[in-house]
Amino acid sequence: MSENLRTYTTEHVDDESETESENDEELHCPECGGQLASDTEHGETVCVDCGLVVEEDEIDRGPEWRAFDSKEKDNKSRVGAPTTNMMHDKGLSTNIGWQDKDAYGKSLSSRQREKMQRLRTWNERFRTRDSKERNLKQALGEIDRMASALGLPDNVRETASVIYRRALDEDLLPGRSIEGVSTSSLYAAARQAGTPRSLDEISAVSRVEKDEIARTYRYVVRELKLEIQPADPESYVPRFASDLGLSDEAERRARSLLDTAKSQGIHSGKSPVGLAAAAVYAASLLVNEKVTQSDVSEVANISEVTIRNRYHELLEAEDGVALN
DNA sequence: ATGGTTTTTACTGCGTC
DNA sequence: GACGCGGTAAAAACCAT
Repeated sequence: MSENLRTYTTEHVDDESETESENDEELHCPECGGQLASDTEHGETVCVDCGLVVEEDEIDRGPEWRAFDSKEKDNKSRVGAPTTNMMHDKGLSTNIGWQDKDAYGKSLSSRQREKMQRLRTWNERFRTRDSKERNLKQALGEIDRMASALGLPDNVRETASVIYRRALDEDLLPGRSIEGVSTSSLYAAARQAGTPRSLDEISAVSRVEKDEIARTYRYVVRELKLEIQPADPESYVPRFASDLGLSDEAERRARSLLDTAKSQGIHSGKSPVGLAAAAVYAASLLVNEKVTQSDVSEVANISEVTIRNRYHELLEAEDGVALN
């Protein structure tokens, strides 16, 4: 399940020179006797010679320079990459000056000027292309991490990354955090795929506050003209039911309650989660597998009051249909 | 910002184990 | 007495305008 948590790496290309210097522990590979190196980025200890992963540990910390509070975020990520070995150019890329002067300060000939202009264009192209790549990698890693924390399937991650890519292409990023946008993409993707997660659940695994996610989400949806219907209450049912250990029968009842409610138009404007929770509760009563309201409210993250209100409405709707 | 709607919070009373 | 449940009023959150 947590296979893909490790996609965080930024490219380690050009500087082989200083990599292996810091670990002086005299450990050797059980396979080939080669030297071991700890790869802190992945939380692994690997053999330099044969690549055997000797110790694979614990916590995936993500890129270690990421910010954990907003101040830090401003210091670090907001302004772009910190200088780090994790990036192939240490975050320092070159620009070609705009003055048409040579190294001695003399003006260039017109032919030279044209040439420099072309170079500038291409340099810029490559540079931004590559910063987008890095940005993307970062975001996809983040999406992956959150998706697995929420138990969302691969296809959701796929859609999330597609959405993110589009956001990136449309230049929606400036002024917004990568975290925020990737979280929103995931949220949107989950809803589109019919396996919605509530904002609360999402924000629990994201490094971003709920408000920001909501804001960014709205923005992204609007700009990208994604059409996302309000979540279908039924899509929450299986999850709640299984969290509560209810039978399939109960689950079916819950569904049918929701169906009749929908046909009566009871559901519009109400929170889908609340409806689902109420249906599950009502169903548990109907099939004699009683669970308490507070149990339901806990797994659904909804207040008991809301469950009460909704489930009355659901039962009324059901009765109304039965009489006709 | 505003107003209307929904959800939450906090509190109370009732019946049952 | 604790627990599950129901109801209510006021506060808070949410959403469209």
